[in-house]
Amino acid sequence: MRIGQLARRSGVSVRALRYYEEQRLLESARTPGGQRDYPDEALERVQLIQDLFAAGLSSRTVVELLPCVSTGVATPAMLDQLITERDRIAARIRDLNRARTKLGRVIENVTAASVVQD
Amino acid sequence: MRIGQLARRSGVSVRALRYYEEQRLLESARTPGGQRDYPDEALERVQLIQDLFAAGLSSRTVVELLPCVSTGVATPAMLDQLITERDRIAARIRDLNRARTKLGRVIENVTAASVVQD
DNA sequence: CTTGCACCTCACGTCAACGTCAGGTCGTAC
DNA sequence: GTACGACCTGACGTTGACGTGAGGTGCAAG
Repeated sequence: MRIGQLARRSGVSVRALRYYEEQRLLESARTPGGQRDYPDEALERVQLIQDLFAAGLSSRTVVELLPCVSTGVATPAMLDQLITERDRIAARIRDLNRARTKLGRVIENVTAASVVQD
Repeated sequence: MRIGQLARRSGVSVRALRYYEEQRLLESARTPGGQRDYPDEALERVQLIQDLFAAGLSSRTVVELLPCVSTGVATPAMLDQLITERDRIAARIRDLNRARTKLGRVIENVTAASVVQD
């Protein structure tokens, strides 16, 4: 599978895929002509990377954690980092819930005011 | 209240406070000598700004929404934007929950594997 | 009056995850 | 053999929320 097709299937840009390779997040075989050739599993890999990015992990963190995420084997240090990241995400979720609640109240306020105006 | 004290009380940097002013998120009176002088309400304001930033809103969005957040009065367009942002936050929370669950499973996996090794 | 910390205004630097452009190559269909 | 889209490698540009000096001023204390 070539890079354009992987890009379309995964929904990320060609540039992003090359960036992932540069960051050692994703490998590729090469055709004799030098073009990237991905196996089918690359699709899952890319989706996993996207999930971790979406969770706010940096590429440095992802490259450190990807091995144990895909193999299930981790050193104590990696386990620590996994837990740290999970807790960071949980904290972020709490922040977002606070903000959402706050915005929700503002919306109620505003809506109520406009109802009064009707 | 001067900028250093506001910074310490709110937990944001002096630079950030000046940046907020530059972005029209925060006003300040000036002493005859040209130094910023904040009223006590500035503290809540800064915390509100931080909450909205933490929720992933840009300073442009915040500057558009701050008036109705503090006054409770909004145009229909502002209400739309409020709802859009709230929904965006909700979607982000769903993403984060997915990622957290995923990491949680990885942690379980890894932990189980090490238990087996014991 | 001078020490010295807090404050001021530019204005360039940073960092991550790509976007974008230049200039050249691959591969396959005609 | 040529047309042409997909691909290649640099390498510079972008964006947001500040960080970080440089060089100068405000102000309360001794």
